[in-house]
Amino acid sequence: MNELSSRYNPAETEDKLYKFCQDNNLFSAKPDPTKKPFSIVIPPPNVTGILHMGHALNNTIQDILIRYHRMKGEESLWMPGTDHAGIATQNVVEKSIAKEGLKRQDLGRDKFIERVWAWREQYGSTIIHQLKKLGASCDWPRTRFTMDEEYSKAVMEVFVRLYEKGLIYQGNYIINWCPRCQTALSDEEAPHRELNGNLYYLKYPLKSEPDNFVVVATTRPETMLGDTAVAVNPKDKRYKNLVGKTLILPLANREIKIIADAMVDMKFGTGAVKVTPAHDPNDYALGKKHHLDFINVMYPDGRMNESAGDYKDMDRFEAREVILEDLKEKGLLEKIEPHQLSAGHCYRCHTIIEPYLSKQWFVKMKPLAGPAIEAVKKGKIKFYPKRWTKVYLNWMEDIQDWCISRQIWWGHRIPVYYCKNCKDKGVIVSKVKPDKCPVCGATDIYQDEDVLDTWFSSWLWPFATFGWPEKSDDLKYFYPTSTLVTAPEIIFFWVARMIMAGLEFMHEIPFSDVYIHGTVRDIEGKKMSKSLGNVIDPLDIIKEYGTDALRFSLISITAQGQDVFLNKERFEQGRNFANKIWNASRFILMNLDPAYIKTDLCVFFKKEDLDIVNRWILSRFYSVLKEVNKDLDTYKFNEAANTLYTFFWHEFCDWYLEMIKPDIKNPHNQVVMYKVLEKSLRMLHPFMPFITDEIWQRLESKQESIMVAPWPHIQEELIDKKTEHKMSSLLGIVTAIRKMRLELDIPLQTEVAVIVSSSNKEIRELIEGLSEQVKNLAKLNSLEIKTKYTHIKSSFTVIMKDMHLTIPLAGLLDVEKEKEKIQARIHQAEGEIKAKEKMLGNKEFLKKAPLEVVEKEKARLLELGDILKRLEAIKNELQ
RNA sequence: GGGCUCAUAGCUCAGUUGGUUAGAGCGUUGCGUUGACAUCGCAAAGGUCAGAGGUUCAAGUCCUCUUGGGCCCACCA
Repeated sequence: MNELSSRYNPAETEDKLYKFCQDNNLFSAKPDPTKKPFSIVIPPPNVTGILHMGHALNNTIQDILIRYHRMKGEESLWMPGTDHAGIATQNVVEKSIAKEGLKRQDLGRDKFIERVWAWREQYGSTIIHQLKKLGASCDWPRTRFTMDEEYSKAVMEVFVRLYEKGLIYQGNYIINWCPRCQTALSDEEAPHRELNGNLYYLKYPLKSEPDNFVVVATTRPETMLGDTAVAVNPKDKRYKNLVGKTLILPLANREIKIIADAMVDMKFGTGAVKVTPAHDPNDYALGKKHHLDFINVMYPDGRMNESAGDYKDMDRFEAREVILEDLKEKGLLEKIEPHQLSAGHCYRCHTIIEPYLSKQWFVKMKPLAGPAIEAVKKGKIKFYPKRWTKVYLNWMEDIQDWCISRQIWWGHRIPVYYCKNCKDKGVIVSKVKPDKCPVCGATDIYQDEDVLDTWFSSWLWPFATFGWPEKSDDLKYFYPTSTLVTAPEIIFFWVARMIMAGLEFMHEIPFSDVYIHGTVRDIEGKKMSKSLGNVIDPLDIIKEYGTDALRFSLISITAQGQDVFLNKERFEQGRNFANKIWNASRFILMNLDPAYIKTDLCVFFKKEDLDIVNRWILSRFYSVLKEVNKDLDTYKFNEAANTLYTFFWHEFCDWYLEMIKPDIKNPHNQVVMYKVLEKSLRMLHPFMPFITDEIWQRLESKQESIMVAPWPHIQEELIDKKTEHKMSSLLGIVTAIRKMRLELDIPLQTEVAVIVSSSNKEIRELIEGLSEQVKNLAKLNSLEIKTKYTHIKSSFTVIMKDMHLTIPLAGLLDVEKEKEKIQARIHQAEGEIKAKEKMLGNKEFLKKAPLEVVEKEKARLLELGDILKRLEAIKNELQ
C-alpha cells in the first residue's frame, strides 16, 4: 500500500488517470443484451467552440449521470461529437482568410470549403481536448461530426423524405435577413432586442389636393421607397372619406392608394400606416391580401438598389439620413419622436436584421408538431424542472414553418437540382446528383446554391449518430437515449426539433428525460460572455484548483433549474473539499492494518456487537447513500453533492474519525473506517473522478480504476434511525460541554465532570457507555461525563473537582418562557399526530401513496410518540 | 400584451407532498498549530424568510394582492 503525499496535486494525477482510463477502454460501451442500456448524446458543441463555464456545467452533469449509471452496472454510453455550426464556422474562416487579404468570393465556393475543412482539421478538436480536461468519460472513438459523410447521408435522406411527404416547400416570404452574413435566418436565430430609435412622421400628399397630407409614422423611413399603399383602419373616422384615394409617394413620385384594413391599430402613431410589402412581414400580408406590388428597394448587403432611384448604393442607414434630409427640405417631415422599438438581431454578428422578401425553403411544422406535443403531454418525455414543459408546449402549439435554407457555403447543400434546359419548370429532389433531367433528358444539371440550416442536421443527432438510416445494432440498443442535458436557450432550436425528428423518422421518442440546467452568470447576474469581459475560464480554474474542485463547486451550487452565479472564490470550496478527502484518506491509510481491507463488512461482525459510534456512522452512511441515489435519480445534483459533502466532512471526519482516534487499532474501528471511506469514495467518484480514483488505486493496491467499481448497495439492516437520533443528541451534549468549558474558561487539563441525570435511562447509559470515547475527544481530554442530564439542553450541572456548579449555558433560563415553548411544541406534536393518524386511516391515501411514503409516515408517527413523551417529561421537570 | 422565475444571514445561495430548534459556503470576530488536514479545527456574532391579507392544530413552504429584480415569447408600423 502506498502512502499518500501530504498534499494532493491535481495537475500531476489528472492527465495520468485520464490516459489510464482511455488506454483501458473504460469509456467505451457496446450493445450488451445482458445489461440495461443507458445512453446520453452530448449536445454537440460548435467546432469553433472553446470551453466556457456553460459547457463545464453541462458536461459535468452528463458525466455524473454517465459515471453513476456505469457504476450501477448499466451499459452506459456517452456519445460525443461536434456541430459544424454553419454561420459561426464560416465567419471564423472568413476572418482567417481576411488576414491574407482574401474574401470567400475570391476563393470561390470549392476552394473556400476546402479551407473550412483545413481549418476544422487544425482547430476543430480544441473543444474535444478541453472536454477531456474536464474528465468527460465519452466514448471518444465514436466521435461524430454533423458534416461527416455518413451523417450527411442521414441529412439528405431526411430532406428527401420530408419533400416526398409534401412537408418541404419553397416559397417567397419575408424572412429575417442578415445583411452582413447575407443569409436568411430562422426566427429563433434573430432574437429581438430593445433599441432606442425614433418614430418619424412623414407627410404623403394627396394627388387630388397636393396641399393636403396623410401623415404616416415609421421607424424605418428608408423603406418608404418601397411603399405601395397606405393603410388605415376601416373604423377610423379620421380617414373614412380618404379610403380609395390616391397619394403621391414623395421622392419616388409614385402613386399609391389608401386602403382599409382591420389590422391597423388606430391608436398607434397617426392611425395611418405606410405599407411596404417587400420589407415587413405585416405589410407583406397586407400586400398579398390587397394585391399590392412588391417593391424590393435593397440589395442583399443592405445597400439601396436601383428601385431606390437616387439613393441607389447607399447603405440603408445612410439612406435613412439622406431621405430624412430631403423630406425635411420639401417640408414633408412633420416631426420626429424618440421611440423604443425592438428589432431582430443576427444571433451571430448582432447586425440588425432586415425583413427581406426572398425565396427560401421551408418545412411545414404543424404535422410534425402534433405527435411531439402528444409525447410530452402523455408524459413519455419529461422535463426537469417541470415548468419547461409549458414553455415547450406553448411554442409547439403555435409553431411556425421553419425556414431551412441559408445563403452561405459551409453546410449541407440542399439536395435540390435544376435542369438548365427546362429551367423553372420543376425541381429534382434527390439524395445524389442525377445524371440527367428526368423530364427532358438533358444533362446540364445544377444544384441549388443554398445550404441547410445547421439545426436541420442537429435535429437528427440522437439517431443519426448511431448510423441511421442503417438499422445498426447500436441504434437498436441505445435508441431511445435516456437523458438529454441541455440549456434552456435551445429548447426550441434543438430539443423540440429532436423530439419531432425522432417521432417522425424513428417512430419513437429520442429520449425520455430532458434535464434543463440554468445559465451560468457572473456574480452580478450578467451572462458570461467574452464581449463583457466577465468570463471565468474553466481551464484557468482547472489549472489553479483542479478539475475535481471545478466540478464539485459547480455542481454544489446548481440548484435544479436555477441560474448559476459564479465568482472565483466559489471554487475554493471544491478545492478544500478535495484536500479534506485527500487528508482523511491519508490518515486512514497511515493507521490501517491492510489485513482488514478484504474483510467483508457483514461477515466480520454482528451489528449488535458494534458500539454506538460505529453503528452510527454505518447508519449515516447508508442513509446518505439512499438520499444520494434519490437525488441523482431525480436530477438534484446539488443536493446529492451537498449531502455527500456534509457527511464526509462534518460527520465522518469531524466526528467519527476524531472519536475513534484513541482506539483506532480496534478491529471494529479498522473495518468500519475503511469500509466507509472506500464506499464514500465510490459515491464521490461521479462528482470528483480524479482524486477518488487516485486514492482508490492506492487503497486497493490494484491496477483498476474506481470507475469500474460497483456503486454501493444499500444495506437497509444497517440503517438505524434511532441510533442516528441518539447520536445526534449526544453530539449536541458534547458540543454544549465544549461551549461550557470555554465560557468557564476551564483550562484544557482541568478535570471536569458533568453530572448527568435523566429520566431517559437510555440516554444516560449511552453517555456513560461512551464516556471512554468522549473523554478522548480532541481538546476534551480530561472530561468525564458521569450522570446528570436534563432534557433542557441549555442547562447543565457541572462539577469541577468537588465543587458543584450549576450553570445555565445560554444565559439564565426563563422558566415561564420555557414552559410556553414546551407547551407550544406539545400542541404542535399532538396536532401532527392527529393529522398523521387521520392520514394513515385514510384508505384513499393508502391506496394511492407509494409504500415508501406510507412507511415514512408510520415511522414519523412513532417518532412523534417519543417526542411527545419527552416533551411531557420536560414539562414536568419544569414544574 | 402573454408566460415563466426570483426576493431567506454582510455576500452568494440551499431548504424535497406544509411538521422537531430555518441551513451551507464565503466574509467578520475570538480561541487553538505537540504527527491526516491552517486548503485545518473549535466556537461567536449575524434572520420580523420582501410587504399585506387568507387557509390550517401548524406556513419560509399553499392561495390572493402589493412592491421590486431577472428571463422568455409576441406581427405595435
